[in-house]
Amino acid sequence: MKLHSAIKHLGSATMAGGKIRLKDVAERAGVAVNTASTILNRRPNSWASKETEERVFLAAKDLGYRPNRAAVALRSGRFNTVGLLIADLENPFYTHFSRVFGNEVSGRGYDLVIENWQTDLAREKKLLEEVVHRNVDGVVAFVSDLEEHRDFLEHQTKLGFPIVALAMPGIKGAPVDVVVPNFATGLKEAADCLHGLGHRRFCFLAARSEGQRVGGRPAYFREVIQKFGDAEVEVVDCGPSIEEAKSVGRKILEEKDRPSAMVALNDLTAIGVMRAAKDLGLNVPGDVSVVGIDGIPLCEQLQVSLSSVAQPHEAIAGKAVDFLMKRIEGTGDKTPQLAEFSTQFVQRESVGPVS
Amino acid sequence: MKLHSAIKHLGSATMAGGKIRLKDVAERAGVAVNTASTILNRRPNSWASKETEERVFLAAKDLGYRPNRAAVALRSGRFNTVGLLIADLENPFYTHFSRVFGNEVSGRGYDLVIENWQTDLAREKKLLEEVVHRNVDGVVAFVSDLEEHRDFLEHQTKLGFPIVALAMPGIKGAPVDVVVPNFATGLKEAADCLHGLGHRRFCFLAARSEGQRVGGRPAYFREVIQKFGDAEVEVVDCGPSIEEAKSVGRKILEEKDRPSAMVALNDLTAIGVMRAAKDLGLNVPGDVSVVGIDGIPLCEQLQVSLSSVAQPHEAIAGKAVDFLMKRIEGTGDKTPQLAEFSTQFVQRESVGPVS
DNA sequence: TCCAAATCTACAATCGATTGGTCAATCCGA
DNA sequence: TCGGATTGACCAATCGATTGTAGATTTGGA
Repeated sequence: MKLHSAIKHLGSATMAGGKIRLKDVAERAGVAVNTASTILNRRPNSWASKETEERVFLAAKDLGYRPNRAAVALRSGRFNTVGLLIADLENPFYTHFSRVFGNEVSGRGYDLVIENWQTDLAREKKLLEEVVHRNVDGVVAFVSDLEEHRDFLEHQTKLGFPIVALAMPGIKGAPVDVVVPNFATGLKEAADCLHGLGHRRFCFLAARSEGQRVGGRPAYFREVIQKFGDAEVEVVDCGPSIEEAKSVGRKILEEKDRPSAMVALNDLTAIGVMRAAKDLGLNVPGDVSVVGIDGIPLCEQLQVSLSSVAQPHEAIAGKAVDFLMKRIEGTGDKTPQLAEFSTQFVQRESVGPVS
Repeated sequence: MKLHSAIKHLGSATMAGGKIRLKDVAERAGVAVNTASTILNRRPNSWASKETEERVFLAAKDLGYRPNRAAVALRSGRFNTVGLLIADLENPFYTHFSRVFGNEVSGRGYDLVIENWQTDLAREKKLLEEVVHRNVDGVVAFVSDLEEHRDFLEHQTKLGFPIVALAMPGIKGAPVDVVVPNFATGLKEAADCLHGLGHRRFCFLAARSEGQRVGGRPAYFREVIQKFGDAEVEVVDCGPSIEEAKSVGRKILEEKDRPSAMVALNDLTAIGVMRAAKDLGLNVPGDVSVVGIDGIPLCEQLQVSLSSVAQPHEAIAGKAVDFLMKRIEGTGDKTPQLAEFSTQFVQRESVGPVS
């Protein structure tokens, strides 16, 4: 059965699916595939004559040629894509961060894959271990507890896979580059402000349990408050959702001797607390002052604008991209780096003097 | 120079980078690569003996083997990834949608790439045309104006690339599957409610200009209001950001004979309007009622909870995934399908009787 | 003893782009 | 007209997984 010639002919025709291969471009331009490849990729010793170049570019444009990314990835070992693992796609802090981050990476010619673990610890671990096997060259990941993932991160580092962790303060000897916000500065400012306004009884709403990227926020706040000598803070367990914050906040505010100021784990939960106050007929800040953490853009647009300990989103995102790109390009420092950014308290309507 | 043997030897050693290839697994298990491949992929005629299977699985596990996704993609022509193109990563409507959508696709074994055009028309067109060349098997895209992209969508359909559009009502003869929300139902309910509460002077905040997925919302609302015979609505141009809504809203509310009810293009801009009212010392809903569109989860958590014409997020996302998967798997209908979902008005605190 | 399942191995092609090496054609100047 | 550039074609290998075909080895049963 000598069907070879027939088969060959079919094989060399433009594919049915309409997918344009480099070969097709080369054929149309009347050059060899190597030539086409060399020209389209503008390789250094591009000896090709102007005329040939034009023919190739024209052919590529006419056919609407796009290199097959799977083939390029296989050959080059690069996907030109990075992964971003965030905690919660519905928390404006993370989405705002993602946006800034996305602009950064696309400016460097990379695509972005976003994955979120929906504030679910089990998912976090699973996703972190999966996302490195996606079509990505590197990963930036928010992690709730770096120690939890130390083994995995170490392993990836050994394999040479670039990972940057966005973690909470108090890390040492991390196996990967780490970027952390320093809440000490912002929380100190917040405490000073509130104390100055006469507040003495505080409540900090945060989970002692894991999974929320709490990272010493309550502990540090308590420390600062206790230094005043005349004030006290109660740390209350609370989940990460607005709903939980609302119901837990309500319980606390219903008490006879309720605190005069509430600090929430993040801005989203602070919104829940404000809503709880409203439901009880309490005024913010007249009856209770509320402070959030993160500094999401929404803060100042709320009916009662929310005071917040703001993280420098842009700086953190920028540094994370920087670290990651250095790793991907192999120009990173030998030892893992640590970058810390201070936070800043922004006072808005939700904070006022004790009545 | 007979270096072949030496080179061969180096070549067959486990790679320096630590990347595990199928070959490595096969070697460790003492089987041929075909056998390993067949077993790991659980192919139908998997004649392999239990014992061999175990050896292969064990070897794969020991080495931490993961198939090279570029190679699999090249060979199979599949990335096992879909793209989602949204308008704004910072609008809770889109992120909530993304989350639901993401859960759907990952349930079907696909990864998700999210891209957003940041309510920027030029970016929208560019991204839509780029995203199909990413590492994806198909794309679901929010489009502000389907006509704008008709040529491109038609072309992709011809090429057999699966695209599903999430558009605004009033489409006919679209070249791709389309899912649309029907705002007629929800807006009618909203209008009835407001009219019943005594409102006669309305303002609809929306851009006549493009880029905002307005899709006849103001026109339909005006139509409904005018049917009452005793009411009127002014449609005012306004950009998509909270800030713009706040400043435009402020101008309108400052007027002597301000409208008693404001309907905003979406929930986010409605929040801006409420803030504008607050800044002017006006009460919501005492002095002015406010209605948003989309039905984001945040609505009910605001200090003054926001009434909204809610889209059925889950249903829309589910249908979009459904359409896309059918196209990817080639089981889709020959002709493009259209799915429409009705919306529903949800009354909350931001709406009250005319004072 | 011999055939036939059962269980694999070996070899090769394929996906599409990249890249190095070799070789052919053309043109210019001497 | 010959020699060296210039320009680019052609062949082959590579990335890693998948898949088809052909053959090899064992085992059991008749």
